[in-house]
Amino acid sequence: MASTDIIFDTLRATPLFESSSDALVRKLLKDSVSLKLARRQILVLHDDPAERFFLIRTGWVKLFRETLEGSEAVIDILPVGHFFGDTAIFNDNSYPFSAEAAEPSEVISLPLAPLALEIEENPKFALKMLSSMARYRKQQDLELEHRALQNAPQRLGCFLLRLTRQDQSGPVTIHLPYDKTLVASRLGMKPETFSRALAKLRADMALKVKGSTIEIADIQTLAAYSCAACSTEFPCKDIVATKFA
Amino acid sequence: MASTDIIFDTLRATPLFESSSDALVRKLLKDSVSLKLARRQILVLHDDPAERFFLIRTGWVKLFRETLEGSEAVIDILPVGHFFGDTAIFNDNSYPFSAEAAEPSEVISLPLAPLALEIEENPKFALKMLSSMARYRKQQDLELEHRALQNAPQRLGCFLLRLTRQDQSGPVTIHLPYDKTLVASRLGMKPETFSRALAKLRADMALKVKGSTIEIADIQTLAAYSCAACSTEFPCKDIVATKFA
DNA sequence: CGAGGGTTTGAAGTGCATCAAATAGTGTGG
DNA sequence: CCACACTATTTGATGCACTTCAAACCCTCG
Repeated sequence: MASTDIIFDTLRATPLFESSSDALVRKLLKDSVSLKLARRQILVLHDDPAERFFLIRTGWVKLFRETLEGSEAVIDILPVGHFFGDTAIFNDNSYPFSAEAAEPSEVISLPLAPLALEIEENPKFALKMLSSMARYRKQQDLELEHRALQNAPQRLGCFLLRLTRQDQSGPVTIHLPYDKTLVASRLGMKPETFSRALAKLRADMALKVKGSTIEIADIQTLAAYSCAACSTEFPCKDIVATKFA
Repeated sequence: MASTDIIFDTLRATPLFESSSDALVRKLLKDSVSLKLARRQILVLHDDPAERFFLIRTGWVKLFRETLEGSEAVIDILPVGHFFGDTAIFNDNSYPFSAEAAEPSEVISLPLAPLALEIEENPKFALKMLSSMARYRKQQDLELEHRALQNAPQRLGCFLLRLTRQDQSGPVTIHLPYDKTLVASRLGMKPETFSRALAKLRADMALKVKGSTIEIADIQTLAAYSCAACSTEFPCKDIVATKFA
């Protein structure tokens, strides 16, 4: 079946599974389902019993938690190629967050059970899992730091920088990967604050903004401003999940 | 040697090593050093090359990062029985934070290299490592949520609650585990804010405060106040690292 | 007893949130 | 291709929470 082939290739192309046993990939595949999600469609709920995990094929998925009173904290917004829900294995088989499609998306739903087996039996796989977990941990530590030490415009600047190839200097043009309201929530601020932060960068850092297209006059200048309140020195790419990992 | 015996027992009593190979414990032991740290003594520096990891035997160790400008973000304050520095394995062998003794402490310094080996060779051990990592991840997610959704008095209330056995109701007396300034930084607030937050809880929640001894009139009342802005329902013990884990 | 750090208190400032309203954009049916 | 409806984004005015700065207090320990 064509769709199965695609899933197979997608899995195999993923670092996590590139060195895992064929048996595992086959088992996952046999019980895989591809799901189309409408924008805002909810996929899993915080604390729900978890039997499946997910791989994003197209679109973006927002992970979040919310209180009884309705305020929500965005944990992460994941791009194509990323997994989520896999950590439920270590969480009494329940999801540690809710997940919804940030825009029309396609995800592959995979059974959790074979994962647990593979971890116990294939040290290489466990190691992969460990390093992906460690990468995530590092990222969260950084996020916590950003929230503590950077103000809104700096956080935004930092976010923009991570959308660029940070090795170049001159002017660079980027596109926001999803809408501004969502970027705002990803950065832990209100849309209004986001808008004002962007306005400030436009004024002070010579940014040109047109819709969701942004031209940064000089990366180094922006970095000097944003990274002043960060413990990591500037070229800090790869730390954050924006591309296929 | 007596000291070696103590270290051996300490290691073996630790969940992480209870099921690891004797070979590993022996290797770790052979190259172990016990260190006494004065209050504020720095043990490792962020980004330093890492060849060792540490187990806390007495005292408290503060993990933090700081910017060039001198502001610092406290990542965690670890109690007796906790490890740190082990994740350097997954971080190009460099520490992802700085660490200093929050008060006079004793730590055991252990070589990192045998750990890496054991992870590859002992699936059980890798699994332990994974679940400890997952626990940490969950904790960090919660921390991020707290910072986003709870105000200062609520965060403090939540912190106090986690120092109690949350199953009881009546009045409970607790002691702050380290000084107020440090608790403040752990909760991401200034000492002044901490002081005012405590004053507010004293007034609104019928807390009695005498130095670092605090009597909570009623746990449920405090929980209703603090946990309103949290996605986790009340008895939320075990989530946070305050006791031996 | 006196020095020094930890803690509290007061006064003032800052940054972000909130509320409200205007404006820009997007997709739809006609 | 246009007008409408709906949503996203911006802008202004105001409020609140936490920080900052300054000073007093207090507690411990030599």
